[in-house]
Amino acid sequence: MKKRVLLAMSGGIDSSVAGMLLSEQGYEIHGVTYRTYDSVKDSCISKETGCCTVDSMMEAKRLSEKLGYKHEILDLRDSFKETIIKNFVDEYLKGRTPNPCVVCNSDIKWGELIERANELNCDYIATGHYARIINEDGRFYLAKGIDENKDQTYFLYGLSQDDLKRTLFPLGGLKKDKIRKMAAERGFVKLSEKKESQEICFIPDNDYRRFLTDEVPEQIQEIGDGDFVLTNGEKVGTHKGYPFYTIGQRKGLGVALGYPAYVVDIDAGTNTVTLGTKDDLNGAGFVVGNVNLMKYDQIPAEGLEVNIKIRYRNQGTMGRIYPDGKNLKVDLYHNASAITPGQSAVFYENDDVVGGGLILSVRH
RNA sequence: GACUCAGUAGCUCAGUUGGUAGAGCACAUCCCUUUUAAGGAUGGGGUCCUGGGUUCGAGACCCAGCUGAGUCA
Repeated sequence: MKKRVLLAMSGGIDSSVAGMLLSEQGYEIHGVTYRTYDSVKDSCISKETGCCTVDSMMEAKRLSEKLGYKHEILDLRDSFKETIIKNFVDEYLKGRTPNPCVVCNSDIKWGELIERANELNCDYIATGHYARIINEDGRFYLAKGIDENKDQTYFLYGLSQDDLKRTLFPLGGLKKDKIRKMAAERGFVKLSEKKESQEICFIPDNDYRRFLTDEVPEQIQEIGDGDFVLTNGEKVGTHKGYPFYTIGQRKGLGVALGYPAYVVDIDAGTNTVTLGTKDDLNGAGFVVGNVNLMKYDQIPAEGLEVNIKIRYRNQGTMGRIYPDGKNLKVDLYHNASAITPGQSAVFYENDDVVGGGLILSVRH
């Protein structure tokens, strides 16, 4: 009997090709597309949009019909709003910089997918992510996708053993240009030429500042303007409220100091944003919370040498991680620039994901 | 009140012995990118404080005024 797979489809090229591959490998496919958020702006945006918009839902449905899959739309709007959007807004109001995609994957998507898979008697769930799953002595962990450039393990480090056990990533061993070629060969020329999606799915205009203003206008109003200061405390300008800034930001400050100025600190308590030079952004270490371990079930007390990515599409820096209660303490061998509370740090041994967590505090 | 210095792009300033202006930062657009950033490329911008004068020609020289900073009474 054919194995059944619940495939998360975005309507984009990656998840579509993933489906074609699985189908060719003999799986029976049931397509599903999430509905996470209805943005008023969806209908008037013609460019390629995010992973969960109305346009892409229709696209996914159309593709499923063409490929002969069953397809359904999974309405996650409520839980998405209650967890992801709430967390997103709260984090900014705390002066931190959230990464909703990370939280969404581990807290929403996989949970809902597996639940639905159970209901539909699917053996696996699958997505078009560029990542590989390795099973070693009964323990599952992620490894970077073969296409180093497209690797998406950074967004997936929060997946649990149970999640990984049930997941297939058909694209993990392939490169993007190959994926495009495969789509074209199978007659999906238009699909093969699609642009990458990029923005947060609930912010199609890619302007999180506008989103915050729309979402919690009274709080933004109450926070109001604040001071831009230098590291020595000198006031050099006025900003529009600390939630509109993030560590490492340079553009949009509107402050001319004669040298490039970056946001080096955000103080939600006093509504103060500190500016400094690129050097001022250097950090020597940090602590992460909300830790999820993958390759090992614990980190030895004497520490573990890993490659550390403090943001997506960053080659990472070498360092050591140590257990610190429920958290992990991270010592970098070389300074990293703009370590940002709220962002995720992911730890690697070569291509293998050791684990990751949310950056809580930074040590300069 | 007298004297000195300053007044050039949004900001800080450079403009050689007079030939219709530049740099850094800022800003905009694009590229990159399933977070936020960073980074790369391109680009928009100036009554050269005002009014006279000298000159073929003045941001630059002369005179007057306005504004700002400072020094001396």
